[in-house]
Amino acid sequence: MPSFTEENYLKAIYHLSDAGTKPVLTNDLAEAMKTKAASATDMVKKLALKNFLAYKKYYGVNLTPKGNREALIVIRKHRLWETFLVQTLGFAWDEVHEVAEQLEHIQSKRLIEKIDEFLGYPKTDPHGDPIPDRKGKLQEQHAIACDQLKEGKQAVITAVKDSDSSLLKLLDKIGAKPGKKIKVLARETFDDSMEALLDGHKVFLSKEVSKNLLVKE
Amino acid sequence: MPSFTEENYLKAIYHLSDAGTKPVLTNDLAEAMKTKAASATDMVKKLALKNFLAYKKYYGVNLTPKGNREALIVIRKHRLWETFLVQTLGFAWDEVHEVAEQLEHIQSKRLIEKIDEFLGYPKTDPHGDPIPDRKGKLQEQHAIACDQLKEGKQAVITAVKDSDSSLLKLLDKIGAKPGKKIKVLARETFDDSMEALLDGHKVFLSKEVSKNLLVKE
DNA sequence: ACCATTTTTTAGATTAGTCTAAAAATATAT
DNA sequence: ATATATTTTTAGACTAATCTAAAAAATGGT
Repeated sequence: MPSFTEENYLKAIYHLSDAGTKPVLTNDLAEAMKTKAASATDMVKKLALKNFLAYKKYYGVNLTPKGNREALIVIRKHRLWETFLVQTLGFAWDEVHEVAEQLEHIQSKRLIEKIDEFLGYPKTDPHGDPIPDRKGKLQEQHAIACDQLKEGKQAVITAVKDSDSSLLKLLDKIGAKPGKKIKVLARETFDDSMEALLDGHKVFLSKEVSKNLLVKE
Repeated sequence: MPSFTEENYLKAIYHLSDAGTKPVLTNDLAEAMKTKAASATDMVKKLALKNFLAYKKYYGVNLTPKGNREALIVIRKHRLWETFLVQTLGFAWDEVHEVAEQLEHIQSKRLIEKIDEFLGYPKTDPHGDPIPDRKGKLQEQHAIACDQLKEGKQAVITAVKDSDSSLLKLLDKIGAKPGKKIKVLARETFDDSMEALLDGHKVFLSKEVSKNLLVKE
């Protein structure tokens, strides 16, 4: 069993590698973990020794199948707990991340299966992110970031990339959440912002916001 | 905020001191924490420095009001999570202790208040132990161990002292749980066992079992 | 191709919690 | 009351995860 800290590193590597598609650099990993490059190197060496990572000095790391599975199990727990907090306990979607960061490390297969069952086997969490199954298999998303959407195109919001609370509060304000329809009306080349139609209302989306909004045409 | 380990020490000291009524000896604490006396001494010194404990060398420790409050808050979380696991997720009462040992350390006031609300503000956990309120105040129990009960006396089971899974399974088998009526029929002086009437059935209780069964006349 | 910059790794130290072995204090037994 | 046994504390060492500072490797510009 990986330690609390090891689990957090594996999860960060999974996210930084875009679901395992590219190697993760030491500095990026250190930044994501809010630590120093030297510490990241140490941990990477340890995780490589335990066969969670393929590590080549100076060239970054990749998750092994074992590491990938482990990361996805932690992500499954995180997303199930977030769903529980919002659906069952009535938390707002911008309040759940920190608590789920703790709950995801509870070691009990039985507990997470019971929570899954209690929630009725949800497919996505409150942010629209897919929940891996108990084997660590992930449903493909086929979504694109909203800033890639062509003008005049209609699409459905499927997920929000970042779990930052200030972003989620902003999205709440304009009524953007998974399931809502969105249509790009106009774009500004100056700052890459856009005007869009969301639920019949005109809204302005900055580049930062539209990049974090995943949609499906 | 005390660390994970510090919280476990405080909880152990609370239980070993019989709710703060007597000092706790280093060896007993070490045994309860499954560690060595030297480690217990180190931790006790640290907790005393942080004003959770009153410590006099070679004479054991007592919880300060601050330490008592902290211990009761951990115990509150433990018992609320146990109640949640049994009532909401359908765990058996002998399965919840280990998981609750982990969940009790989640740091989120909001979360535990929401769980409390969701459960309808229960007064006791599945083992009959009282749940401290959010200030760390505990309802008095006024219960005696079943082995103190006089022959012929009728009483109601209020709680089970130990959370050991094999004890709880045994109690399940004979149908002993909080709320059930019990009457002492006869005692054996040889082994301090007893025969009792439980829900219309005759049952035999060893000294070990009857000591762990709390009743109210 | 070489020098400067950036990134990564190594070396050595630090903290929390633990350990073993030895010393010190307390308790017990005659 | 004094020796013996028990309990507790101290001293010094270990592991996991971190840090700073310095060394080593890779990258980029001309």
